[in-house]
Amino acid sequence: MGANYNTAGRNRILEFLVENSMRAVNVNEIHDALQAQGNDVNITTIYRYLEKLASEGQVMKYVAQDGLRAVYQYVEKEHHCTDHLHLQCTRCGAIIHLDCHFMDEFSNHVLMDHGFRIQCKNSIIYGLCEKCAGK
Amino acid sequence: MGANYNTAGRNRILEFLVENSMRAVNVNEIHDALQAQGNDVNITTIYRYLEKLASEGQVMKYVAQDGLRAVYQYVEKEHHCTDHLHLQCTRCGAIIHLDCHFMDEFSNHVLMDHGFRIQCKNSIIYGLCEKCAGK
DNA sequence: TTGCGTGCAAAGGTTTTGCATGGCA
DNA sequence: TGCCATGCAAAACCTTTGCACGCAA
Repeated sequence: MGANYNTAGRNRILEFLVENSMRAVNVNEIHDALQAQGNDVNITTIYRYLEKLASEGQVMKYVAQDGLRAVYQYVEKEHHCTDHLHLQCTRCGAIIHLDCHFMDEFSNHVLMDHGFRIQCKNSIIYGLCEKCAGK
Repeated sequence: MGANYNTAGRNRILEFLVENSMRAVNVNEIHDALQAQGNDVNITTIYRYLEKLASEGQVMKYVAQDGLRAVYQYVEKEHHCTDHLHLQCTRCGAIIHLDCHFMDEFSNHVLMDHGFRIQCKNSIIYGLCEKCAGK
């Protein structure tokens, strides 16, 4: 995995991810936000750090619904995000962890009745969250 | 929606999609396959026709698991693919339609317990199909 | 000092667009 | 004939890579 140097840029990136941990953000959002703060961090650096965080399980990496780019979301490692599916609101980007009893039923049904072994990594179900559906 | 002219290129593309309707294919696969048949069709044409078919609901459009490109799958319009989720095998590309009674239970649970209204369009769950899991 | 992190520029790959030409109906 | 479809080239985007320099430990 390699060492993990503590640098100003990385701290800014991680800060932004943590502040926005309820939703998935893309690389440009991060880049623009840091730039607006006057803390410009090269976009290559952002890509590289996100890749590292993703490999360490500190962020989830998905494809945005438009299919045009990747989005990332900070997660506590203890969330065990590889054990449950995720729902993403197409309007506000919020991500909901489907980490409830129903997840087992779902996996089992799919395995038993369809012979399919679900892999939560990268899987994503789109829709509208409560707030956005009300609008 | 516009007219739908009948051309040699479109017929070849549609033929290929129908022949491979059990799995999702990408643009290059189509391009290469037609080229191998000696029926070269410009890749731009393939993109444009697929976009048209997708807008008409004749193909489903997803993002491949690698997140690097789009994949397309032919579907009968009567399949009502906007009403159920889809499972994709990360190994062979096979797509399984989750159009069973369980789909309602799942939607309901997600709506009731998580306040989330599922939208099947573009959603995809990855995993391994029966055949590939056995290997 | 050592090796990781960063910035810059360039390249890679997929997809889109503009424009002139070709072809179906 | 009129409009749609096609091919080509170029552009637009997102993302990755190579390389030299900077910096944390």
